[in-house]
Amino acid sequence: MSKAQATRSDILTRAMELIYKQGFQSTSIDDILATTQVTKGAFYYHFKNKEEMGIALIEEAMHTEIWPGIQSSLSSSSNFRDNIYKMMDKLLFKHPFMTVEHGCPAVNLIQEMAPLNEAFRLALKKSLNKWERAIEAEIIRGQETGQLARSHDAKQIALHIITLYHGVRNMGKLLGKPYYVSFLSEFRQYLDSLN
Amino acid sequence: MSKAQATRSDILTRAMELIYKQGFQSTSIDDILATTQVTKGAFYYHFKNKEEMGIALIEEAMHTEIWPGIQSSLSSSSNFRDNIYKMMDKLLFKHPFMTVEHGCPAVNLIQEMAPLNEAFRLALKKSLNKWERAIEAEIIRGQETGQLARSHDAKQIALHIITLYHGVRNMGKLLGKPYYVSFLSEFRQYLDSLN
DNA sequence: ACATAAACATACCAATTAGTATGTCGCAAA
DNA sequence: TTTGCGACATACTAATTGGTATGTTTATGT
Repeated sequence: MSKAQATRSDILTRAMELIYKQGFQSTSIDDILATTQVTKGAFYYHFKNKEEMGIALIEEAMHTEIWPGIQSSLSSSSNFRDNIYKMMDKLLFKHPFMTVEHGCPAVNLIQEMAPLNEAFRLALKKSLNKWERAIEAEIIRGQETGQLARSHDAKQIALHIITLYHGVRNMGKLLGKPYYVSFLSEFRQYLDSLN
Repeated sequence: MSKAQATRSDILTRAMELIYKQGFQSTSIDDILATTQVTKGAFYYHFKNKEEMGIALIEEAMHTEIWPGIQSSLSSSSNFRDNIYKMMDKLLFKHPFMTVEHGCPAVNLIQEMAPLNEAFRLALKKSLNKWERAIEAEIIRGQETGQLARSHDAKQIALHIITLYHGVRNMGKLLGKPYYVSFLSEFRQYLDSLN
């Protein structure tokens, strides 16, 4: 990685941390610069403006931070229920920087920015779509291997699972980690109820 | 209502509209004043600072805006499933100022402010708790009238329903109104699956 | 070694922010 | 009628904001 690429990466990494905790609008560029070796000149060399940096954050940081954990869970065993459960468990409990109090950066950004900025909305939707199709594929795999009746709508279930994830990430901010635990057991029941 | 009370109410009403659409942190006091007849002196006469106004917003506006619709749905018929379904339908489709793109003000505030401000978190938790107990009571009513097995944990179901609401409000920002429709039909299925 | 552009660094700016200081005006009680 | 306070109104400030203008350094191909 060249020095310039490292600088760009530093900006995105630090921006991710701050935006995750404070939100996009409330994270100032000076905030990001203050805790990096990066100067304002460097920032505006790499990004046209704050918005473009936010889009880059979604497209790059999001895909490299969150996506790998999802992919490593899905298709890891032959039992599709176990895989989806493991994906949820990993997302909620095993992720290196996500905490219960601050939730999930993607969920937070959707909440904050989707109504305000169409470019954000589209980038976030694209990201969500990728996840949705991965879950959908896992469900279809379950149907093809006889674990789940073909009468189920795979896409609808996938969206339902993502909806649950969004919900629990938000509720966790009020109820704390214990709610994650009881949610997970209910989630297991939900998966088993699909027959 | 006295003139002073009307002024205070004007502030909270306009603040609610703006915070709902832009978030708490990104709504400035000048924003609120600009579209009201209220001046800065009046604002700071009624509220110590911006934070205290936010807390008042949660405790008052929230309870008077959202709560009535919930209460009128619950206990309206003898079928607890119909009542809970109606509550969800009313919240998603019938509310005077909530839109799909901006979601629900309570959900938004939890997302944004719960991790940043303990006073907000507690006020929001209290508000959520009220809702949770109302749903729980409806479920218990269902159990006592033989519509639902007593083996179910009413509180867990109530929290699950609220989690779903949070999730769908967030997902709606990406997927639009059609998702509300398909969610509602899935929600009906969920309620019927409780036996 | 040298030209040239990429990759920064510094200083600045106008607008916006939450909050304050200090005044004014009307009305109720004495 | 006067006094006093509730309910504002106006003008201001220091800090912060996103963004720009204009430099300087550093790498890189020739």
